[in-house]
Amino acid sequence: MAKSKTAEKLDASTEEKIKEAARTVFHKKGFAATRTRDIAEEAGINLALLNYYFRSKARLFEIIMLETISVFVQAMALALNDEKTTLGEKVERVVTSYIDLIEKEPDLPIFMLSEIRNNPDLLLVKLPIKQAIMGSVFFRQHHEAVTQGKITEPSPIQFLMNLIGLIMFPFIASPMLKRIGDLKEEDFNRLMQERKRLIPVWIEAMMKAS
Amino acid sequence: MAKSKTAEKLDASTEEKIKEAARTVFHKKGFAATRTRDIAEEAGINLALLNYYFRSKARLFEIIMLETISVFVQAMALALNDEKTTLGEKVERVVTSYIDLIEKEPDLPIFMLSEIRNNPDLLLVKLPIKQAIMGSVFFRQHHEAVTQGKITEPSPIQFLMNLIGLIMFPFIASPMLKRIGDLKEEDFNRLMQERKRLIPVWIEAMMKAS
DNA sequence: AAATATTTTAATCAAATGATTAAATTTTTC
DNA sequence: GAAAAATTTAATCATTTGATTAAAATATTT
Repeated sequence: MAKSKTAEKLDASTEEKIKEAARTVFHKKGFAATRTRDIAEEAGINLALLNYYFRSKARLFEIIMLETISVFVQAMALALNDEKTTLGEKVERVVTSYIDLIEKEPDLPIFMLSEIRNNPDLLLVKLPIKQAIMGSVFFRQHHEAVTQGKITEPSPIQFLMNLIGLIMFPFIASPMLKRIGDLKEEDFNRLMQERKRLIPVWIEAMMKAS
Repeated sequence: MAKSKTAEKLDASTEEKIKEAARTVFHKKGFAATRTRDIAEEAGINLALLNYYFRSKARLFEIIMLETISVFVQAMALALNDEKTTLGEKVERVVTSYIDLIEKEPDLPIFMLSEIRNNPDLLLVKLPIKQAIMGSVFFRQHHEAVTQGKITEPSPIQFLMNLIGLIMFPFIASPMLKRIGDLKEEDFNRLMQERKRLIPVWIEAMMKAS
């Protein structure tokens, strides 16, 4: 009732509690499979309160989604735009920070990619993702390395696909991989930790091979 | 009404038409976001008929899902169990056949991986996926190559993650990649076709690098 | 502490959706 | 070609689910 005039005065902890619960449930089940009642229960509040704070499931989802993508892009953009690091160091940083991030929140990659597929325009138009990556120091350095013959594969998009794919795919496919390889949670995590060291080595070898 | 006694006599084309429509809609939207009415409309039949043939949305889904996973595993298992091909040739075949398959049905990977995540037990227990891959000729050859020092990375699971990830990830992330790289559908497809040649080269370089 | 503003909830609504039923239509059998 | 079986449909039910409302509870102000 007092929302529109005084949004800034509302207890932030309740609003944050709902958002936190929404993040958890949305990330785990995706938009379509999520019930607003699940979020309310997870947050320990009544269903009506959720709509009081966020008007609708769709609006709450959009807020969570934009924050989630933002975290992802930010982590990438920061590493890729450091003037002080070399190309190889950038790869190492991206690999390490993403593997640590995703190990803490394993649902993140498949959540993001599924929901982006369902609604690419809504979610990607709003973020300056293209500029943040294609205009980065990283891509300038990549281009220089190609010019100097240090890298034989000239497409930066191929580079990006390989880097992100090698990082994220195992997490996306983890239920299947655990089954195939008969891996416990800890076995799987050990493999992911090993990949922090391996992926930079692999990437370097790949980019000189084609 | 006459279903249970004479299932084998039902017109296969109608049943198949419904399954075909279900495949299309489920693959595109996933289980939770799919409405049985969407499937009926796609198939050009009435909603009740869908339940007459398949009893429920869940049962229809399970049939589609098992077939879909089966296609995937089969394609992999066939290539990996050929006694006549070398390790490198197997990689080439897997890469080529999967890229062609997925280019025809781009929703396949993310559909499979999302739904497996939602219900790993139901879907993976029923298929002898572990045995089909871990007991394959491919893995014997991989082990031999490691023993002979031709491959320095000893874990076949890391090998598998890299191979499948390099193939499937770009399709999973395609909406985002198209946006980042400013790629039209045809640009993207061209990159995927290039990867038929590139991935085997990359894989070889990687496996000798670590 | 009374008055006012803010926060929270229980109860309810309306639309969407999975499923059923009984009757109509078409096909097959004899 | 009449009877029986199989197929298809329109209409309807029951549950789920997103959203609203009006009132109760709590906090804040004066």
